[in-house]
Amino acid sequence: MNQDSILCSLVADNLVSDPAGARGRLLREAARLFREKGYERTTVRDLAAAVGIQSGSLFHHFRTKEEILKAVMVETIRLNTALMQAAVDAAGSHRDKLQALIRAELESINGQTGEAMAVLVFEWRSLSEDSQAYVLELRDIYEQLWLDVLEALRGEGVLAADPFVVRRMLTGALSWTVTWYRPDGGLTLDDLTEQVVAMMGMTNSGA
Amino acid sequence: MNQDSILCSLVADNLVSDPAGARGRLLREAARLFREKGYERTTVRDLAAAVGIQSGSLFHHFRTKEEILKAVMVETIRLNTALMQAAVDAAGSHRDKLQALIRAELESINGQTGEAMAVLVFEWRSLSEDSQAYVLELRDIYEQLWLDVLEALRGEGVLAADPFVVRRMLTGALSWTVTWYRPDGGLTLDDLTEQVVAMMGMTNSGA
DNA sequence: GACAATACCAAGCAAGCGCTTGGTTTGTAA
DNA sequence: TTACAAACCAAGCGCTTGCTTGGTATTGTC
Repeated sequence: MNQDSILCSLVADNLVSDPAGARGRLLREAARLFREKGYERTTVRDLAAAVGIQSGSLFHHFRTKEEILKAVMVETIRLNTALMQAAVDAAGSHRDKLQALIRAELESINGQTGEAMAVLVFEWRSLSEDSQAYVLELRDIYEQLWLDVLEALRGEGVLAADPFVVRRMLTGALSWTVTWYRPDGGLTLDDLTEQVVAMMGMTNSGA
Repeated sequence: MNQDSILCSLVADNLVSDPAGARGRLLREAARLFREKGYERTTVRDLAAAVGIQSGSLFHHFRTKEEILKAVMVETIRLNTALMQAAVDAAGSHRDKLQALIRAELESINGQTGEAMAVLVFEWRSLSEDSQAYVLELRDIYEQLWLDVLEALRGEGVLAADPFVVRRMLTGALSWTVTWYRPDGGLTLDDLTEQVVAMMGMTNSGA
């Protein structure tokens, strides 16, 4: 189950917009602009111009500007949950599962969906309370993947700290890479993954 | 050299506004509002109302709204650099210095200056390029404190990963606590500090 | 008590915002 | 060819925004 086929099946189930379609293209441009200038500073005129239509025409596809933000976040979290699940399933030991999760999250933050992931982190407050509650439900599924693996490692004695705290710390550490990591800086995502594992005192030699 | 005396000496040097004065009170309220609603969503009318004056009167103290944001960031980073420096100087071994830095940063993020620190992280893009450049200069001094300690630990063989990467990861992990840590949740800042140290495989027993 | 300088108010301007409206083009299928 | 819906345009409304302006209290100093 590779990344493309996961995306395809989500598109087929109508859980994620086809990136080639009008809606998908708009959401990608929206993610780019929201990331670049922030949600509030991005006007509906900016969004419309980015896909070559008039600002009023946006409201044929979305009822409000906030609905666009919500769609960006919801589709991103759906896609990434599926990718994470696949990464966990493909790995063997719990240690490998953790490494796979770290690698996958770094990929989602610094790869194709990076702009949307950054929006998820930095534009959270711009989402209405109702939308926040909905996205939080989706996030819980995603987070449980991590906690299961971390708790297993804790049980094995490989991990000294509390799984819940560790996950929160990793969330921050990995999200933050979006502000400084550049793929052309002589450090690959695999290198970075290894650095994180090393930082946790869980290098390949051990455990 | 305790926290209050550090603050006092900065106020005396005019590097930080007196928290009791008009300007200091405005900056504190600004930090609170920027953190709560975001910079863009906070209007000059909100800011003025928070300190009990008319919106136009704000512009007697600051030339633009952005200047308020800049002042919040600059004064915060100045204060925290001084606090960090004191924390490092007071600690003995390099391991203790790292723990002191972690403890101090957690304190600055989740304590009195927490709102301003969150603004520094989440409202960065709202700062003009010129202001960004200025704040970045201040940040470099601050960051060097960390790198010196991490490089020493690396030299001692206690730290397996690259100091630069580790600092970036710690920045993200510690900053992120602002989104989830609550002092009344049965976890003190000292507990949290220990968790971070434990997560890095550097518990007290070792090194 | 005179006199600046500082701090503030009341009112409002110009620009930009999200969104609406009424009407036109485009794609699709009988 | 006709019928109809989806996609889009051109125009602009009502409101909010950061900021300005001209004037009035308040404060400190000699």
